Amino acid sequence: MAEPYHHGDLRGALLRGALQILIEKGETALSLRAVARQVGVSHTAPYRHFRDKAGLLQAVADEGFAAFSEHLDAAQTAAGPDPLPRFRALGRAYIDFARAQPDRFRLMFGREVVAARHQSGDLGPAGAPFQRLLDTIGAAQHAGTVRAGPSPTLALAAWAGVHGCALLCLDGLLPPQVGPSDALIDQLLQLCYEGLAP
Amino acid sequence: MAEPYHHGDLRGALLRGALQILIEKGETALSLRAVARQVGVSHTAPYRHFRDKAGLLQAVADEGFAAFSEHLDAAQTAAGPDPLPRFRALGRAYIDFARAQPDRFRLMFGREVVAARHQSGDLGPAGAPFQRLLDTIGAAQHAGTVRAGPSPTLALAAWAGVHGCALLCLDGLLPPQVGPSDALIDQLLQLCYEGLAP
DNA sequence: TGTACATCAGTGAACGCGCGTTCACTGATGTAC
DNA sequence: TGTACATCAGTGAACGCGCGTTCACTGATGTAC
Repeated sequence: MAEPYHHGDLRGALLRGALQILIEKGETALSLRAVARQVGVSHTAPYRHFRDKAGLLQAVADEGFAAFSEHLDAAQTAAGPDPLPRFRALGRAYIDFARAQPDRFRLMFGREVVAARHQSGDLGPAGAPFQRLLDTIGAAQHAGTVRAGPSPTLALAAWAGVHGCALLCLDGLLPPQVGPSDALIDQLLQLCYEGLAP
Repeated sequence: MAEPYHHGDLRGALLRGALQILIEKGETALSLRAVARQVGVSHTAPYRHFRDKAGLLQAVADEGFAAFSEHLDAAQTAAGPDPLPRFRALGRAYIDFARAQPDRFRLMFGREVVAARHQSGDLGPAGAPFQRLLDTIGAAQHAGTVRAGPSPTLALAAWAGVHGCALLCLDGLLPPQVGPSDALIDQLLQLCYEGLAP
């Protein structure tokens, strides 16, 4: 009944613990020691599974991107086959994810993690999510619901609008009386999209 | 010739020192002790001029916003009287500032500072800069170069696009082969603006 | 003009904190024979 | 089936660090008379 000496899945438990800290206490509270504490293990145990703190952070971010991809995927599936709804669902889901787990999102797109990803992986900016955006825009262009033009540029523009919208929400920069209301965000998305109309 | 015991303008010197650290070593290096060190003063001296660390940070941010306003102002003046060029100059200047002094920008629009500003000041989201955007959009609407509609919403949309673009640059999220090239950023701005066209 | 004194700016020692990382260790596991 | 041993996961003490903040202090300034 006491915890066995060997944990069985300490690596997984550490990742879950890190996520919980991220969600409950935020990015600043995410230290190696805090994660070990959260899991109930000595503060040196994580070194069996991660090279150092940056290694843990990167693994947390990797998991985050996997969850992010799934989230986007589900939203697009729910949106049906037409390119335009799929396109809009993508933006909507992006912002939803960021608002639901702000510190996780911030970690994923934060400087340190991004820099580490750049040198270690050969993935693009955000990897799979960006590829998904490219595909979605390509399909919408093909269907004539998004203007012609180099899709990477269009994709970056859309990304900037949606990413900016997410961060304005997270950082509390939207005017207080407005708040992060769903309707406002829909309007913002709408305007961003219209910039891409034919 | 030795430094006098009384500094004369320690408060100003601390603010300048803080800015220098921000520019040279980044946000993570900005501690009260580091600022005191930078200025060549004991590490408790800042307490004569700022309540605590948050007080210093807020003062640094205030100065940053003042510089930011001046920067935007100069860009708009240079853009001449027509609403549309003025509008575009604003976005361009916003991103220029962010790229020229990334950590200063990040501090200004960071969570802590924003939260502190929210409760202390009655200023809106970013205060003067946002007001400037509102005015600029209003004028462009009047001239018929930006679509009709509630200008706060349009302003937020434009802000989101530009802010997102700035942060994608700062966080290294633009694809490496592209980099923060001026031309790409102009294209992104262009697309954001077109979203607001009539 | 000169002196006493209040005021204020800056000092330096000290406290307590949490952090990342290392190291020699011990307890559990599983494999070879 | 049983025993020796290598391997591996987790421990706990320790190091050194920089931080924010407090406190009693000292040196300089300026004002009242």
